[in-house]
Amino acid sequence: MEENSLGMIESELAILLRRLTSISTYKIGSLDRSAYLLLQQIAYHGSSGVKALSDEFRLDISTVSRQAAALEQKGYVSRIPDPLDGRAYFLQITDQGKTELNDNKNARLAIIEELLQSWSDEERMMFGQLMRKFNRTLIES
Amino acid sequence: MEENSLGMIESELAILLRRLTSISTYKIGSLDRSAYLLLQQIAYHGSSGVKALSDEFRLDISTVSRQAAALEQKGYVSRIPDPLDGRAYFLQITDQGKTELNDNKNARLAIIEELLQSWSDEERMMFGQLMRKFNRTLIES
DNA sequence: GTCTAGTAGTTGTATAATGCAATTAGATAC
DNA sequence: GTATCTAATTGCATTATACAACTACTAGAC
Repeated sequence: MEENSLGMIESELAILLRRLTSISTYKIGSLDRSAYLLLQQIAYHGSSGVKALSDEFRLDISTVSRQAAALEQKGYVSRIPDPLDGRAYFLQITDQGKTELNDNKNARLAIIEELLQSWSDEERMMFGQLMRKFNRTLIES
Repeated sequence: MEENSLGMIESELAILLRRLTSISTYKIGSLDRSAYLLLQQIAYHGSSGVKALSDEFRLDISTVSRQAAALEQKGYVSRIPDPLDGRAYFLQITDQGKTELNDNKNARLAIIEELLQSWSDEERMMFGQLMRKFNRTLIES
């Protein structure tokens, strides 16, 4: 095991990534991980183009383009042409998309709640905040 | 954004998974994520068979079998037949594997250190410990 | 205004990690 | 000893991804 905190973080991050991946791979509800993130981003941060989304998630534009097409095909997002740029458009979440996102979020929350049953409020708070801080750190890099 | 801690954890976990995946996908040093985890597990927890490793990481046996074959081919692990079971064997890390693992770990540590430059010792400790706790929770589920 | 360079998005192709199914060979139970 | 179970391998299909080529549009230089 690791003595120092950096070593521990490094090691636990690797394991976390491995375990989270295997959980979220066989998807939760009807939205896979990418679809869920995309929908969430659009829902919480407003409609957005493929380029912006691909930057946000550090994915290739082509990947996001396909994910967006899949979401559109399912009726969870719709495209609004960008009035200022004929090449671009905005992805906007539909009512159906909102419902789906909400259901999915609840399913995910239920899993987390179950997992963290025995955690104290303070531990939960700290964990959430430290992860948020870490995520912000990651995006700047 | 999320008000309550469970919501925050849920949300940040999804983002963390996304960002970590994209970092570790274009591999660090010469070991990809799976190879690194496998080597690490063998190095720190002693030699182990394919079955045990696949349980540990919740991967299909076939996946681990391929990863192990790749590591063996590179000379990072060797197989020791299980004297008690003719079907099974143990994977043991070689000296070359130890060197490789160590170099790789240092490269990863350097990245983490860079990212967490501005974090306090206490934050680092908390983050590491909470992740470890969460990882243990995950494996029991 | 027109030409050139740059950019948003799509689609084709390749790759890598994975799971599942079938198989082999050895172990265990009765 | 026969039937069942299990560790590992290998073949096959799927999925997420990146990269490259392409289209259509924009913006800047002149």
